[in-house]
Amino acid sequence: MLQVNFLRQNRDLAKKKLAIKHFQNLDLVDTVIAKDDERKQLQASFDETQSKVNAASKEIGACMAKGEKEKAEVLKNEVANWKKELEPLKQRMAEVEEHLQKTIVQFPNLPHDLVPLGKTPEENEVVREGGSTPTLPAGAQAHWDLIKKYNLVDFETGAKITGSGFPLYIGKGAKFQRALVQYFLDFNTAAGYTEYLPPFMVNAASAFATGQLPDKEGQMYHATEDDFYLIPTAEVPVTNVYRDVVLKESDLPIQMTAYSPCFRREAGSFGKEVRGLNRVHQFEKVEIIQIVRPDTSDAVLNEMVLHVEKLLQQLGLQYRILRLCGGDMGFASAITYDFEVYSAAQEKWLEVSSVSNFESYQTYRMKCRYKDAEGKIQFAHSLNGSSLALPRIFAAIVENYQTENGIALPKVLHSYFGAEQLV
RNA sequence: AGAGAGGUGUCCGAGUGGUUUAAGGAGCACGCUUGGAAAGCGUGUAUACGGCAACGUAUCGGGGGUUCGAAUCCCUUCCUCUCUGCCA
Repeated sequence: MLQVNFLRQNRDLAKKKLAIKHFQNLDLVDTVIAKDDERKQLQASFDETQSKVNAASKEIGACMAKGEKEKAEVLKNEVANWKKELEPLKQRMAEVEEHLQKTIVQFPNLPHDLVPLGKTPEENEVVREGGSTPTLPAGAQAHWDLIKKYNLVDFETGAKITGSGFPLYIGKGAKFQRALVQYFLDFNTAAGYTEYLPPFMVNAASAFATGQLPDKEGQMYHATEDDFYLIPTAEVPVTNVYRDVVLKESDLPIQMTAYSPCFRREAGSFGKEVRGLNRVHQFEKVEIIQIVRPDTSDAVLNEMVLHVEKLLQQLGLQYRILRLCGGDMGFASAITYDFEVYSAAQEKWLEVSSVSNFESYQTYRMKCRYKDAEGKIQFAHSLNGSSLALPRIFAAIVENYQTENGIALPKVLHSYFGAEQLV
C-alpha cells in the first residue's frame, strides 16, 4: 500500500511511476490527497470537541463527589450538546476514511528506477543467460507424453478426483516431487534461511496484508464457510508471521523458507499454455522470504537472484533471467526478476521463479516495522522469490534429461532421489 | 461440537462505573555510586493520527452498544486454556 504522505510530497513522481505500471486512473492521486486533507480537518475539529467532553466528564465526576448536583446537571447538558455536534463528524470521518482506504489500496506499488518501460512480456529485459541447450535424442517427446509413457503423472484421474489442473503424481513421479522439495529446502537452509511449515489456508487479514486482497480476489480458492483462502503461495502465510510486529534492528535481516502446495484458480487461462504441467491449479513450491532494512533491500534482491541462479546451475538447466517491464510486473512489486528454463522439447521458455522486492508496500499494509538505532520506528522492506516452483522444473528435467531408454537426473539430485535415473 | 475459565504495556500482574493520568514487580537503557562488577539509589522505557510545538485524540484481543463518564456493565466475534464428545 502506498503512503499518503509519500504521494503528497511526490505527486508528480508518483504519477509518472504509476504510468510505468500502466495504472490508468492517475487522477486518483489527487483524489487521495484531497480526501486526506478532509480527514485531517475532520479529525482536528473532532478532537477539539471530544477534548471538551472529556474534560467536562471529569468535572462531573468531581462535582458528584462534592455533592454539587446542580452544577453537574448543567455540565451534563453542555456535554449533550457537544455530543450532538460530534455525531455527524464521526459519521463523516468514517465515510472519508473508508473512501480513502478503498481508493489507496487500488494503487499498485511504484516501480523501481531499474524497471524497464513496456507493457507486454516481449518487452522484458534479458539480464543474463546461463547453461546450454541440451541435445535431445531422436524422437524426443514433450513432458506430457513422457509422463504418460513412464506413468509419472495422471491428469485424467486427477481430474476425476477433483477437476482439471489437479495432477495426480504416481510412483517415481511422486517421489521426485518429494526429492526436489527436500533438495530446495536444504539448499535454502544452508544459505541461512529458517524453515517454516505454514498453514495452507489464511484468513482475509493475511491475504490483504500481502496484497492478494482485494486485487486478486477471484484468483484464490475461498472456503466461504469459515472465510479462509487457500494459499496461492507460501509467501502469504510466511510473510504474515511479521504482521503487526515491531522488530529490533538487530533482528534484521529475517530469512525464511517454506514448502507449500499452492492453489490458484487461474481463471481465464486456456490453450497450449496450460498443456501438461505448464499451468495447473495445484502445485508444489518452495519459497524464500526476507524482511530487511530498507537501505539493504536492493543488495538483498541481488543476493536472492544469485541464490536462485545457483540452484538452476546445479540442476544443469539452461536458463535466462528477465527484468520485468512495468506492464508485466505484479501489483505489489517494485521490481521483479523472472527466471525461465528452456524446454528443448517444447522449444520454449518456462517460468520457474519470480524474485521480487516489495520495498515497503507489503510491510506498510502489514504494519511490519522495526526500531532503528535512534529508536525511530520505520517500515521494513520485504522480498520473496520461488526457489523453486516444481511443475515446470519437473517438466524441464523430464524433457531435457530424456535419453533413448529413460530419463537421467542432475547429479545433485541423485542422493535425494536415491537413484541416478528417474526412470 | 458441548460446558466452564480466561485475553490488560516488552514480560509477569493488580484493577468489577469517576484523581487510573493503567498500581506493583521483572526486564531493558542511561546516570550516580565503585579500583572493576554486583547490589543499592535515581531517571526513562507502547503504538497510531492531528499539531511547528505545547499538547490533543484514539487504543486494555476485534467490532458494536449503554452512560455525562467504560479496562470495568451489555451484545457480538476471534483466540487461548481445562473438562466432555468426535477424530488421524
